[in-house]
Formats: sequence, C-alpha cells, structure tokens
Amino acid sequence: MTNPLILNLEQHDRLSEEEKRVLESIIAHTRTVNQGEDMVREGDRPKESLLLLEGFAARYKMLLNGKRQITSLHIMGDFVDLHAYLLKVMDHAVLALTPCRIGVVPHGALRQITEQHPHLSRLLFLNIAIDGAVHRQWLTMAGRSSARSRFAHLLCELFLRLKSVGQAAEHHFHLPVTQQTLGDMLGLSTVHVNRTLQELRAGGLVAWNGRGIQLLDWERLQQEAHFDPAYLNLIKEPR
Amino acid sequence: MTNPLILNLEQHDRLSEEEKRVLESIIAHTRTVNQGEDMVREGDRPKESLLLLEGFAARYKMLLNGKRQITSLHIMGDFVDLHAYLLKVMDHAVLALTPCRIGVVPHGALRQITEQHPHLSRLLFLNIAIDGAVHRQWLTMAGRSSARSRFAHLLCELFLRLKSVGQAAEHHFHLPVTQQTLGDMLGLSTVHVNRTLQELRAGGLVAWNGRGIQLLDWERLQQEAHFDPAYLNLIKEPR
DNA sequence: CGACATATTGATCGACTTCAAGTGTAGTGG
DNA sequence: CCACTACACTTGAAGTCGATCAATATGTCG
Repeated sequence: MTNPLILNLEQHDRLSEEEKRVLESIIAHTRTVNQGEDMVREGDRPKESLLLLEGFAARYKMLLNGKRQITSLHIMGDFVDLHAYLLKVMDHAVLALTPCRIGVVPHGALRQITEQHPHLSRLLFLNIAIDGAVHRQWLTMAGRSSARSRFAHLLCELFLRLKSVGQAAEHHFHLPVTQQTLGDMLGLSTVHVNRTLQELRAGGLVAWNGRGIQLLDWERLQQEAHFDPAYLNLIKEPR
Repeated sequence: MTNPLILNLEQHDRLSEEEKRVLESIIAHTRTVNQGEDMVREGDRPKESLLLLEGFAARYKMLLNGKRQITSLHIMGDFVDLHAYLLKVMDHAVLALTPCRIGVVPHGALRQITEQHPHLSRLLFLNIAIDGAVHRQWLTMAGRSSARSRFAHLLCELFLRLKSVGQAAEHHFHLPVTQQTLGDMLGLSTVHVNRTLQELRAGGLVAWNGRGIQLLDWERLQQEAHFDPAYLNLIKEPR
C-alpha cells in the first residue's frame, strides 16, 4: 500500500516523482496501538513523529481540575505530532480512539527533508499550519457558538476530511467513538452531547448508531453549523 | 533599532551572525496601522507577511451570527500572518488593537529562506507551531474551564510573553484594550468580563485601570489559572 | 460643556452542568 | 442458553454559570 501521507500532501499541491520517493522512504517501521492507549504523552520528547496509517486518534490536554479537552481529531494520513519535531516537548498527549496502525518517522528523516527538499519541507509545515487553522475554527466555535451548531460543525468538518482521503461514502462515515469522547471534543458534558444529538436527529439532520454517522441533510447541516470549508485548505496550489 | 524578530527567534534557539543578517534584510519596508483597523482581512491572498514591530494586534474570526472570536493576541516581534505564506488564503482577519508599526516581509524573501537557510526556516516554522500550541491552550481553557480561570490564564500568558520581549515590568504591563475586546478573546460577554474582573480584583489578584495591568499575586494567579508556561516554548535549544 | 464610548450595576433568563436513576446491549462464564 | 457484569446510552430534576436586557455611572475628548 502506498504511504497515505502522499495522499494527504497531494490534496494541497502536486508532488514530483522524487518527492514521492522520499516520502515512501521515511517510515522507518510501523506499529499498532490499542484502542484507548496513548501513543504519545504530554511532556514526552519524541525522537520520531507518528503518521496515522489506519484508525482514529485524538490529541488532548488534561486540566488540573481533571477535565479533558480534545484539541483535534486525526484520521488516516495525518501526522499526529509532526510539530514535536520543532517544539521538542509535547504540550499534549495523543490517544488512539480506535485500534490504530501508525508509521514511525524518525526526526532525522524530517531534518533531512528540511535540509534537502525545500518544497517538500514547506508542504510538511503546511500541515502544521492547517492544524492551526483547524484549531482556530474549533476555538471560534467553542467560544462563540451553541452546542447544536458546534456539534454540526464537527460533523461537517469530519465528513469532508474523511471524504478527501476516501474514507467516507456518500454522506456517511464510520465514527466509532462514545458520547463521552464527543463531549471532550466539543467541550460539553456527556448528558448534553446526548441531548444535542437527539435534537439533530429529531431535526432530520443526522442518524447515528454509535459506530457510523449518516448525514441526512447536508445542506441544512452546513447551515446549522455556519460551515465554510475554506479553512481546511483542501485546494491544490503551488506552495 | 534591531529587528525584533531576532529577539523573538532567539528565545527558542541561537542564531548565527549570518542568520541575523538575513533577518535584518527581509523587511522590505515598514508601515503604520491605525487602532481599530484591519491589517489583513479574511479571504485575502497576501503577497507578504507582517511583522509586528510595535503595538498590539489580534487575529479574529467572525461568525455568521455576528459574533467575534479573537483567536490570538500578538505583541512586538510576532509575525501575525506568517502562516499565510503556506496557506495562501487568510482564514481570519488581523486587527490593530492599538496603533501599530509593522514590518512588511515579501513572501519572496521567505521563500528564499526556505530554499537557502534550513535552520532559519525551521525557526520560522517553529513560530507557526508555537502558535498552534497557544491555540490548543486557549481551546482547552475555552472548552473546559471557568471564566475566572480563563481570564487569569490569559493574564499569565500575556505577562510572560511580554516579559520575554522586555515589554513588561515586574508584574506589571500595558494592555490598552476594552472589556469588550477581552470578551472576544475569552468567549465571554462584556458584562461577564466586567464581573469576572471584579472578582479577580476583590481577590487581590490584579489591578486594572483600563490601560495597564498589575499582577498583585503572581503565585495565586497562576494557581487560579492552572497555568503551566511549558506550551509557550520559551526555552532555547537546538531545533 | 456636550457627546460618545466604556465601565458598572441590577434583574431576569436560558443553556448547559451535575447528580441520580434507569435502560439497553455486548461480553463472560457457568 | 442464561445469569452476571460492564459500559454506553437515555431520561428526569435541580442547580449554576454566564448571557441578555436595561439602566446608570464614569470617563474622555472635541
């Protein structure tokens, strides 16, 4: 199977054959991580970055009050901790939401890219920049919108991202997470996640069975969410 | 005056003399921006990035419901839209909170750095990565903590950042913004900002006169905020 | 002074939390 | 095949934090 990082980067710009060859070579080895297990912990100083080959992962921060906030959700083809190459110390942990297969990329390989392949290097750092754009969107939703619209927004974003890597069918995708976990993404209590979900269901917007989500009315869901996909940068252009 | 970007980058790693020379040369010209004016708008495709030489700036997003969320606050030495070099299209606007002096850095100069100065290039992208870390912290506070503690956290962060560029006295700094603006940073209504501020004052934690903030009890303020400065990456190490 | 923005205060409302109990449903071991 | 357990989901009731609405102060700047 080809490296899904190629798939990821090609969403944003074209890659030369040589660049693809480089990307094929950077995964030193692969590993699996069990559901519920941390693949990186806060405070770690990783010597390698992890590329998600299969499964869902979440980055999260714990507060001293015991609460957890998931700051991003990752899918096939995402680097979950590329930024650690620059930041050196993890400011958060990364959790496997489902069983995951990951590719291990030594920081040495990344360094070599930054030394020898400027264009590829920009594309990698673009990933970090997009991460930031997604964070800003989440922050905006968290600070200034209702639970309903935030929830709807999460579903819109996730659907487009999954679709872009061929992991979503026509308005339907797999999302095997608990409502508890959704709460930690949205900054809501489990109870309120449940109630909000019921509102969305009652409105004929989505169907959910705990594993998969069906977006029943994509247009209205986007309206509900005030969703504008621009921030995902799913546009191919020279960078 | 030396380019404050040097000051900024030197917080995270050492710079060679040549690198400093390069940084001195990248500002094509400077400009001033009036208080309350946007220096970049959402949807723009900037051909240059702006380095804040003086003043406070905020990046913000507007929602369709008319609400505004400020996603980050910028001070002397910060690139306010470095990521635009990679993202191409602005996903948010940047506002001058005070009169600002800015240095204009053509994207051509940035490109040259990525082609010819790998180490410097990493340090620039580190800035984007730190930006992300700050976003994550804000998101976590927005999703999972009280107004009090969020407010306290903002003050802690701001104080350390200002101190690191020599813009804060001993537990005192200048912050000429309205409570309205603070609300847009914290995701709170103006009224509640006011009340929360009064709580902090009553608790003997801060004093504020609308222009400057005095942190009266740094220890307790950090506790209130659950503040841990690690995410700011104010540590010099090879990157 | 007059005008306008900003800060403050009071009263009410509502979204979301918390606590607590009840209802699946899948897995385990007898 | 059926009890037993565990975990997720669901529902109800009560409480709280912060929003909203509406005045009233307090600047501050021409």
